[in-house]
Amino acid sequence: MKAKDGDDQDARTFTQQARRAQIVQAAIETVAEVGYPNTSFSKIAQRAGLSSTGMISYHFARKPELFAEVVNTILRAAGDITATRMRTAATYRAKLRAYIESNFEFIARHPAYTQALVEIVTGIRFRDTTSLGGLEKAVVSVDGLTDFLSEGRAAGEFGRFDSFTMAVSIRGAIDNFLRQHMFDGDLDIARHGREVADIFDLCTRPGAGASN
Amino acid sequence: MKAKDGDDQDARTFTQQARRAQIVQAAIETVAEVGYPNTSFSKIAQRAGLSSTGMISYHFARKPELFAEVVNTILRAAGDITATRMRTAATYRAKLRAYIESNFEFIARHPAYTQALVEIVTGIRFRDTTSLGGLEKAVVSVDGLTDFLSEGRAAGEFGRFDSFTMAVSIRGAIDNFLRQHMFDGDLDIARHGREVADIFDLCTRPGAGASN
Amino acid sequence: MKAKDGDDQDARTFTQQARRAQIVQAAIETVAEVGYPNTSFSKIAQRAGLSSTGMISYHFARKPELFAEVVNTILRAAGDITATRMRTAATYRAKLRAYIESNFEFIARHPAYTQALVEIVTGIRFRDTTSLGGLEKAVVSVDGLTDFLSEGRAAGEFGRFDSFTMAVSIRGAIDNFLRQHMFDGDLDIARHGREVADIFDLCTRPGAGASN
Amino acid sequence: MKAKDGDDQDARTFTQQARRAQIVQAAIETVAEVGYPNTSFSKIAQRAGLSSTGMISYHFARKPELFAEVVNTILRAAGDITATRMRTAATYRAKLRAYIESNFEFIARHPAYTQALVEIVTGIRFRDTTSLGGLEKAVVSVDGLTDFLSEGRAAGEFGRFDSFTMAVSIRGAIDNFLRQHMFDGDLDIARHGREVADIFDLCTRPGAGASN
DNA sequence: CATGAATGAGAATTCATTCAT
DNA sequence: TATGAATGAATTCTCATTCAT
Repeated sequence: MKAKDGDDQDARTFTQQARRAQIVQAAIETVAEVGYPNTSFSKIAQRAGLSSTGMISYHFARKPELFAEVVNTILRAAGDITATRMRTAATYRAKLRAYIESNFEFIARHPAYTQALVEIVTGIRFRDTTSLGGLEKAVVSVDGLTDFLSEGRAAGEFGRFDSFTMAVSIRGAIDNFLRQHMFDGDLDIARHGREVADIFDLCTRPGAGASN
Repeated sequence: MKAKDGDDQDARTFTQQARRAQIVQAAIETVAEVGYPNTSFSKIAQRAGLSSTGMISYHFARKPELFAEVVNTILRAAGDITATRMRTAATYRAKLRAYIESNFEFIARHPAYTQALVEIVTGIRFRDTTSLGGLEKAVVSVDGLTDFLSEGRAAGEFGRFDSFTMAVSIRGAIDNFLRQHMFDGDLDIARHGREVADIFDLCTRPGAGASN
Repeated sequence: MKAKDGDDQDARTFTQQARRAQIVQAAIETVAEVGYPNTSFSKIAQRAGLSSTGMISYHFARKPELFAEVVNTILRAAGDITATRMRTAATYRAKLRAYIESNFEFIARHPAYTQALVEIVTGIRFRDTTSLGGLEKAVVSVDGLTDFLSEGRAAGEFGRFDSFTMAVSIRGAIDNFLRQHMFDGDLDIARHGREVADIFDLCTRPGAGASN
Repeated sequence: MKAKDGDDQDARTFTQQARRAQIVQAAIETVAEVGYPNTSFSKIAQRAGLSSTGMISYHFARKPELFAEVVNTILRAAGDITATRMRTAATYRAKLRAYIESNFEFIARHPAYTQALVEIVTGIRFRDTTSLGGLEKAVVSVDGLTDFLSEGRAAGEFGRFDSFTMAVSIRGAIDNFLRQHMFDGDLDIARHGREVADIFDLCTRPGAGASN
């Protein structure tokens, strides 16, 4: 939610944004299908029905710019679902459950997005200079979740634990389900979402503390 | 043109394995340094001190075969540490803690292996026909951990939870620390290992139910 | 689709010529800055403040047509200075000095034109079918200078020499100073102009002849 | 078949250099035919009978490296002729004549080299960072000629003139004949060589001053 | 076994030009 | 006229793989 978005929107025409969206969509699907390392402009162009890769270069100055938008698009979609569900929850404990379960909901509703994200997040070299320009940091970041847990602990709703460690664990548990889901599409995602929420509900209970 | 079968066979096998190990080692380091998508045969050959990429093709029929061995090597190294530490633990609860902490120990001791694994695991397309041939399944698999948790529950040491869900969560928490570590090398790995062990020690306690 | 021929013709011609001049000017500056091989329509359009390269294609049927006008423009500018200076000189000898020195004056006053010309003259393939259509001949031509020298010799002001050879030498000396100037901008152009004029004043003296 | 390291080194170098020479030769011919800006790897490869441009990249790390060798090759060939002819001349005046005439001899004997050099010299952007790496300086340089003229003047064989200015003029006269020759192949090169030598023999005479 | 030359496909990107609006 | 989207060929360069020696 950057103010810079507004400028971007002004600068680009409607047609341009439509094309960009189309390309981004094709890129997501391609990554989801063949994997990030195997995703080339020509495959994306083919899927998008473009006549040449030049069309992609026309709309995106460079490869990282395209994938930055891809990641942005995915994160925005995921963030929308999560934020909405969390807002309607009253307590921190309920919000945590909403966070976890809505992430699983996103997996179920946007499998291609999910797959693409997993591919890109770790497929892109983290310290790569030609990379997403800080965006990969946003992807891996658990800052928001960490802060949320800290707030909840300050409010007395959670037990004793290190917020960062817990945040990494929660996020990792969710992401690992993405991967499992990529293998075994038969997983009951909603059920597993509830179970994971149960697990972390359990170990964040007030009174329960890291006893060592 | 083989001259003598007996001796030659052994000698060749030995030499071959030495070369293969050398190449695999160079591949791991290369992947850890420049990332999987940027890893090429020529970079590996260069690091291995080979004069030609043909040498790699000679020892590994195809690119996936090399990376299969790479992943195998890493998993074996990780498994060695984990298995040893678990064996010395008496109870299931202690074994679980040993499993988690020894995984963090592996991260600390073999950072290159760790990075390479993370890169490859998701960098390689899972359903790719030209892929690792089932090996990627081994990488993502939590079967062993799931079985272990089920046994522990049967033995009455753990509480009520779905073994698979818990296994995925544990494994995911660990793996996410790998990723975080790739960003922020200053993490106190041993401490976080203990904390993660604390977290899952807490929510696997007997008496604690997932039914909240 | 022309509506009214008379007025429209004039109006269009004027506007067109203004645009063409603008584009030509931008092309000259671009060539001078980045070199002929690196000069693209988009760079020219950008410098000219045009929103699209289509604008260039609209005004110039093909790339060579644009560069033909570029060269024409430069030669005209150079010719203006040279012709004016020569006209005010009384004798052939003075005119020759005026020719040489005014060429250096042009270098000093229009460095971009100078650079662009050097770039284009030899950058463009002479026998190229997609080329300037005879214009490159004009650039390299020393016909005018040759004729001038012949006239001067007929008038008895010059010594014995082959007019064409001398013309090529004089022109070459001047052009080579352009190149040197592109490397070393610190050259005292006016001084070198005088010195070159001295040199050729010396060897065109009447009485002095090729004695071998 | 390794005999001694030295031999191997030489053998390998020899093979490589043979290919490199072949590619350089094809590059020279291509530049001479279609011009520097129109010279692409694929055209060179085609002329050299290579199956792909990859072969060129295999032998030359980058495009500028190839053209550096091209220029080097040409300059070496020209330098060989010139140096030999100058050595056999006794006086500075005779050496100057030898220099000029041998340059024309080179034009006659290696027309493709000549054309290619003219193309590259000015076709390449002088201040281009991706350029020949200082080699273009060598091409344009008149340092050697300047020094030679200074020595000759110190020895009392030449008259009063600025050595640098004279060097630039001589070199420019020669180079301009290259260009003229590219247009009109019917020029009598040897004759023009003698005439140019006459011209500069005249204006470098001792006693003759630049002070007109 | 090892080398390194060779191959051809494929990568991203830029280009001049066309065309509908 | 002017715009900007679209096209498709061309660019340099990298890649995994093959093969003769």
